Amino acid sequence: MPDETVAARAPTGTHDVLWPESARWEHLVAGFAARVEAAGFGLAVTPLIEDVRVFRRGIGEGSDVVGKEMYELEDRGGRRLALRPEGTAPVVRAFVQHRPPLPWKAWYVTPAFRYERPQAGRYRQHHQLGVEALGTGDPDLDVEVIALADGFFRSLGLVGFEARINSMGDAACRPGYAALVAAHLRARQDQLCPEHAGRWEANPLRVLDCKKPGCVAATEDAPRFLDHLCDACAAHFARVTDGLRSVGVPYRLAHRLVRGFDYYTRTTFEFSAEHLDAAQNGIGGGGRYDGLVEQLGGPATPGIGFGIGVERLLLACDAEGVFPVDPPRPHAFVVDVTGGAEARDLSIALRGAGFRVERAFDGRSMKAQLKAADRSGAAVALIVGPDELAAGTVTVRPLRAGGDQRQVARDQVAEALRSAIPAAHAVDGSRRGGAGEERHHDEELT
RNA sequence: GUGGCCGUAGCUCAGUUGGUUAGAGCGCCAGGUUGUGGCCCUGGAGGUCGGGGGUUCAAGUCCCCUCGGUCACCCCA
Repeated sequence: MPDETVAARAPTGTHDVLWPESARWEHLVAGFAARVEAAGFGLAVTPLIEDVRVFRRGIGEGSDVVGKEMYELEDRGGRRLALRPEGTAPVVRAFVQHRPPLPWKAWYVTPAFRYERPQAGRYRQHHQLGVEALGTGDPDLDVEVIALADGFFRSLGLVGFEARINSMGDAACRPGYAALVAAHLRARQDQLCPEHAGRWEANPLRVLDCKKPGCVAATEDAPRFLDHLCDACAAHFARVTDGLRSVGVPYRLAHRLVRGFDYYTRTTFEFSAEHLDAAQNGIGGGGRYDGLVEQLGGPATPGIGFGIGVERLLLACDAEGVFPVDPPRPHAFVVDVTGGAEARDLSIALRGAGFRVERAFDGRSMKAQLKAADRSGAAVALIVGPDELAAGTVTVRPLRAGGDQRQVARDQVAEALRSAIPAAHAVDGSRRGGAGEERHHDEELT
């Protein structure tokens, strides 16, 4: 049957973010940018598409994300490309390509694509905020990065979340530990869940992450990586936990925390929100990836980073009732019942002077325009009728605060506006959880 | 990818054992008030009943398929 109309609907698992919800996004990104830039991270914008090998080699052929969930495509030139399923590999690829001076610290905000069945807090296109720091293996950097995520969450007003950390060791100690776990599992094969019963040998550490009762029981008293780290990894981890305690970032050791990407080494961590359903409660995660740069063809360079899921973070905020939406409102709404030319000229002039100004179109009635002005949330209405037009004046009518309306000369409207706008209107974002820098109206005018 | 539940105006929903022109609230537009928003009153616009096929004299109501949403598993942000 022929499709006669375009399917006006976002593809499965994708979604639109429109006003006023998008105001939260703006604020979230601005707040994140302010915090990470204060810590020396600079914005990195890299292509949405990459050679598939960037992800295959970086994330790992065996991971679910690469094996089953990547959006892959071939362009007209026969190149094998993939839509990024995560944010780290592309940034590291850019690092390898450009070799900026070390240490190099970058942040990003990006869509990420994974072909999975959507459900609450899980999308085929979701969005991530993240940072990557390359060029130093100093454990103090691990502390900084974890503290950055923790501080960002707290800046939104979130309290019901927890940082769980673990160490994945390195090339020196991971094989030995994996062998220990494998030996442990071999004696308990019959307890494993159906999924892992047949494939625990390929990657024994994955079993630690399984939430099925059987696997949980089988691994309950499994050897812990923290007890089997090599001296260097153990010292690194100790420095990280010391640092977290010193700077006051609460954390919990998570012996079973095994992240899904192959590139992680040493410190790994996840932030989980307690008010979200257990299935999708991860609001952020990351870790150290000291071998990734080499994997992508660069010189041996340590690195660490994290990604935060925007949609899930917002869900967590909703669950706690924090980070409310408070979109910017117009300072003034021009009501013109003389044809619209006055509204046109006045609103454009006032915007040029730094005010947020709205107006109505299509020559609607004064009542309709004032109604629109009220709904817009504008602090004042600037009314131009035949009388004002003749007198060269504008009626300034407060809509939110008290006080009487008054007429002022056209060339004094800006001045009158300044004094007529209540503080609540003049400060952009003062009631939005404090995540962003606050832009004061007065500063915009200078 | 597997399974459960759901799909009626922009939104939230009602639609009696299948039976005349499919309803409400909110929102939107207009009027009541030929210069004044919020409250109130009146009226109006707006619906392929997700889509397709089938059963029937008759389908929003039943059946099949399909698309979409949602929840769980898997995995992750």
